[in-house]
Amino acid sequence: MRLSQAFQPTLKEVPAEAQIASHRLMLRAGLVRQSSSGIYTWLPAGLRVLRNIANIVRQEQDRIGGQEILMPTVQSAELWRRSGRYDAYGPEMLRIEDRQGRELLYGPTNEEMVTDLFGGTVKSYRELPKMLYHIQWKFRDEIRPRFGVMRGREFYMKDGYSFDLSYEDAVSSYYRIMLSYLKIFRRLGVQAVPMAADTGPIGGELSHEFLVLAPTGESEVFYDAGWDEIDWDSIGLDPQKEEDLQKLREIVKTTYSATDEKHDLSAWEAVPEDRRRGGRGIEVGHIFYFGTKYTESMGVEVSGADGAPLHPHMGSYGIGVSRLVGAIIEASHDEAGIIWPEEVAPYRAALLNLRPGDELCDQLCESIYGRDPEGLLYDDRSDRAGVKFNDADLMGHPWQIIVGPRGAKAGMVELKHRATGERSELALDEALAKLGLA
RNA sequence: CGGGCAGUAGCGCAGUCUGGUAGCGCAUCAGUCUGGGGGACUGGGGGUCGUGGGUUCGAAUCCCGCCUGCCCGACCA
Repeated sequence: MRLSQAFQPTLKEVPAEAQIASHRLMLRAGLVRQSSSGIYTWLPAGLRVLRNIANIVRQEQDRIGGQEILMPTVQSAELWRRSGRYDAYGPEMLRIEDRQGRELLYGPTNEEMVTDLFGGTVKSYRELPKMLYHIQWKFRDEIRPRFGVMRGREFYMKDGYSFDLSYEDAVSSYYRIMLSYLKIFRRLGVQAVPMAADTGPIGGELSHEFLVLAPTGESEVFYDAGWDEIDWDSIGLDPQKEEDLQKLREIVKTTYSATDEKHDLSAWEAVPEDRRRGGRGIEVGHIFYFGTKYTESMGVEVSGADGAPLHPHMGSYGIGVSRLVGAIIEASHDEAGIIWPEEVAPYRAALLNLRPGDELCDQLCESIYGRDPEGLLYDDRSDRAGVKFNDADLMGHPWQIIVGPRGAKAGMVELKHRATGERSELALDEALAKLGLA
């Protein structure tokens, strides 16, 4: 994309309403604009990040047998009355009436809908297990929206639902998802620690939330240093292998972690003092096993092997996709701006033409840009160099390819790594090779 | 929902106390120079002062209602 044509309005000054780093940076870098309290419009670069995150989630969910569907945002009150949650959910649920006077709601979550879908379709134990997920906008009428997209009222979320025949199978599904989540967060470039959690209005008995460690997090967290030290890639746990899921269960059981809500002082004191870690965390995911709660309340059964009907065991698994955009920035930024992890960056590199109009610079830039117009953000604006440097740092692409008249004469470009600040003068071919553009 | 604060140009703000018909910086447009970390100069455009009512010869300014946004707290992906 040519920056001269892009709809990416960067701001030199910070809008007064933004209090925390991620919110300020998202506004300044031109990722989002607020529409009303807790409701945002995503601009092109922000949308790219949102999609990158969603795609990583998708790939990893598919890898463990998830199947993507897309359920509607608007649901009928009738559905929620069947589970008994219509009244239980409270004012956080946005209720709507259509022109016929029918009661509708903007979905805050989809257990009822997916259970109904499943029940109407699956009739035999032979069709289990099933893992369905979708990535869809949700609405929860938060009492006090704040922190930009981190606590919006409208938010983009992946919610998955597992259906199993037995408690044992459901617990396997639960840990399979947990393993998948750990991988997802690693790919997103953040450290997220699973912590025992309350089940809230979703209900159930086995639940963990995933907290990204960041100083602005809303919860206080306590965990064993083991969570910092485990090298998941080299352990290589396979989500399809039952014994590996058992190993994960063992790690979870023996490596302490909890938010302040579930903090257990006696267990904490059993952790050696030099291994206790604390801090603040942002909740970016939450998984629940809730058994037959919905299949029973909504009357969903399948025939078992012996012909007798049984209620499938369910779990639900959420990842806050839009919140993650903010959370990643909270965990990865500096004074100058955002530092995007490789896989989520809106563009892999910014190409800075320090002297547009200079024949050599233009030529060199065009030849580089032509190699990947989709993946490069070409700053071809007629602004001065300082503006471009500052905007590139603000927008936070992993790499900057800097082309100026000095180097251009010699066929050299400069490569800057945003995260480390490291710069190197390279011959064009070398630079292209390093970025995989050769 | 309880407590606090704020709405004046795209953004950041002054002007409100003490009423006299709106201003600064940045951004933007035109031009000249400049050219490796938000450059300089010249000239221009842009505002029903959140909104409705009231007081007054006259309201951004005083009074009342409403709307919107933000911060602290109890709740959540």
